[in-house]
Amino acid sequence: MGKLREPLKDLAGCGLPSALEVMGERWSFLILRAAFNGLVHFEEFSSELGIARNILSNRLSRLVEHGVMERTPCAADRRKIEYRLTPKGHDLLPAMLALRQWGEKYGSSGVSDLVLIDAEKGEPIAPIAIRAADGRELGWHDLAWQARGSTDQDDCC
Amino acid sequence: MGKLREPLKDLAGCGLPSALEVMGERWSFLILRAAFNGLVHFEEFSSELGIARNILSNRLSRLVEHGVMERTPCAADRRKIEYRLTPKGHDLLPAMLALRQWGEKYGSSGVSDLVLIDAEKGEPIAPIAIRAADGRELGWHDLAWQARGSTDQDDCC
DNA sequence: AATTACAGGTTGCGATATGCAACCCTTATC
DNA sequence: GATAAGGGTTGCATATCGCAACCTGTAATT
Repeated sequence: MGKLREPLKDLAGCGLPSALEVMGERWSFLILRAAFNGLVHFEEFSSELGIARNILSNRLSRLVEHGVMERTPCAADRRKIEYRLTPKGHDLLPAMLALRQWGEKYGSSGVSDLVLIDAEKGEPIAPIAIRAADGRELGWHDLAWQARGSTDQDDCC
Repeated sequence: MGKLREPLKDLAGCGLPSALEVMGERWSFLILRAAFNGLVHFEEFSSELGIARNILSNRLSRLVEHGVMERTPCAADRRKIEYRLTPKGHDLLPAMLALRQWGEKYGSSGVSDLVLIDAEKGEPIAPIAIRAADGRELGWHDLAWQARGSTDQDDCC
């Protein structure tokens, strides 16, 4: 059984607060989902999500500020602007899918009739899980904290 | 290359909104993190997170309502109440870690000096990733949507 | 038994964030 | 030049957040 407690009480040493600073606001994840689905224009997000325009404007700016999306005026029609995911944005896919799978597992809305499949083999993907380096699936009790570069287990607080 | 677009525009068929309904508010994930770290009492959450008491009260009630945490009066000292994660709550760990790993990868705060390790082997865990049934790691472009129980690829919108 | 302290809240009030509708500015299209 | 489309901004009403003070029921102290 792993050491349950994360020794440091401060939130500073944890990536969660910085992740939430970007993605923790209402609509951020839904905008992300829409972007993954290929939406790029302000009006698309607006009509698709039903989000208020001022909030959408605010969120898009924020996502761009934080490097999750990229804002590029469209060369062909200079009224149009394209919002696209950056690599940093693409890296949110596991987190989004994990959240989504959880929501689907427990959500009130009946299971979606769509499944994500591995396009190469045509089989549904595995549920997102915590895995050891060798691929074994791990639960919370299989985990422990370790100081980086150390071999010693901490035993703090 | 996968079919990029998720055909249905409605959010109903997607677990993300229902997940966000529970976990999408400010503090929800930080409370979850604290709970994973073994905190159980109101005052612990309050002092640890620095969250306002009324909001904490509200969030805990909400998490209990949604079955993520469980509220049990303490038999030994009946002033005390224990808030513990349910199995549904424990199932949020992959999502939380994915978010956290993302925040640590890109966050402004320097990398934490703590690493999660597989307690059995003592090695750091693998980054949370999307995997095929056979364990291959997949990116967004390796994915496609498929109607449940069908072999046919949809090609909508 | 009375007093104090502790755990877990609730209440009021000001500060933010959100949602809605209307308006604005720039760039196409006719 | 008139009109419309895309991408916003502005004003105002409402909901949520954060802080401090207060309340309630249960130990612990005297």
